[in-house]
Amino acid sequence: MTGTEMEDILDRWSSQARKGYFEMLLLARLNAGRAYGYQIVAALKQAPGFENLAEGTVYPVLTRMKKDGLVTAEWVAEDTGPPRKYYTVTELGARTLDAMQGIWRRMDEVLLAQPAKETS
Amino acid sequence: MTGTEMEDILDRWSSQARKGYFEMLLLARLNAGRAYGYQIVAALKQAPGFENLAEGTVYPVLTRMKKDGLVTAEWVAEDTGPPRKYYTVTELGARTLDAMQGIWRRMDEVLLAQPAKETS
DNA sequence: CCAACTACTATGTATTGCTATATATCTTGC
DNA sequence: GCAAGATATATAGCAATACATAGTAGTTGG
Repeated sequence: MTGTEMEDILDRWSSQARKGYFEMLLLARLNAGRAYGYQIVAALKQAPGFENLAEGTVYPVLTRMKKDGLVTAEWVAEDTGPPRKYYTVTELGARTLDAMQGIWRRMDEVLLAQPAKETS
Repeated sequence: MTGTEMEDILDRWSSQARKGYFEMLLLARLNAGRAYGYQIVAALKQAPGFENLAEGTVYPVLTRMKKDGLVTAEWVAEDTGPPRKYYTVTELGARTLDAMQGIWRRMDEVLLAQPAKETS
């Protein structure tokens, strides 16, 4: 009976939790090798929790990251099919990713630090 | 030169990352032992990243968690000072926290799973 | 021409966190 | 007994942000 309730709560929660996480994930993905938008969307759709990821979600983030100088973009003509816009992480992007992961780790530590039970 | 830029980016980012995290942290804190709102605010203000935490942030979350059945609340008259409202995690709350932490872990794994570099 | 691929944008909705304020209780000083 | 301050809970309103939906537009290949 409470199973469905919990799913509703988790849906709302994970939607919020994804917000900060997604940008870091995207940056990490690009840090592992340059990629183009359509490719990223297709790949992430298979990751758990991102089944409904749409292009309208990814491209604005890519644009913002480029504006912030975290990535650079480059059009590449392909032998087959339309040209693709490849994104590559900059040095600032790599350092920023590193800092994000550091904050993420620290959050983990605070979460795991179980404070002593207060016995009234 | 890029140091300040990066801080701006990280500020915006961590503000988003906190959103989902905070609710889980609050639930974890209560899971370690019942507590009242003012106490939680005072304690969390000392945690890294929550220096500016305000009551107006915590109480709405507590109210929502109570409405969702994750916690119960109980007024307790104190020997000294005004009465306090203690929050206790319910069984649903404990299970929900467990599920949240599972999702959090899975996010971690996806983040750490470095996909093989695509060599064009 | 049509279908698939690729990039992008506009808009609506939901949510958060912060500020400010209101209310009630207890303690202290006088 | 009363005013002032500390403790404690709560809510309304605001600005900022992200996500999802849906739609546009261009290119290539059959």
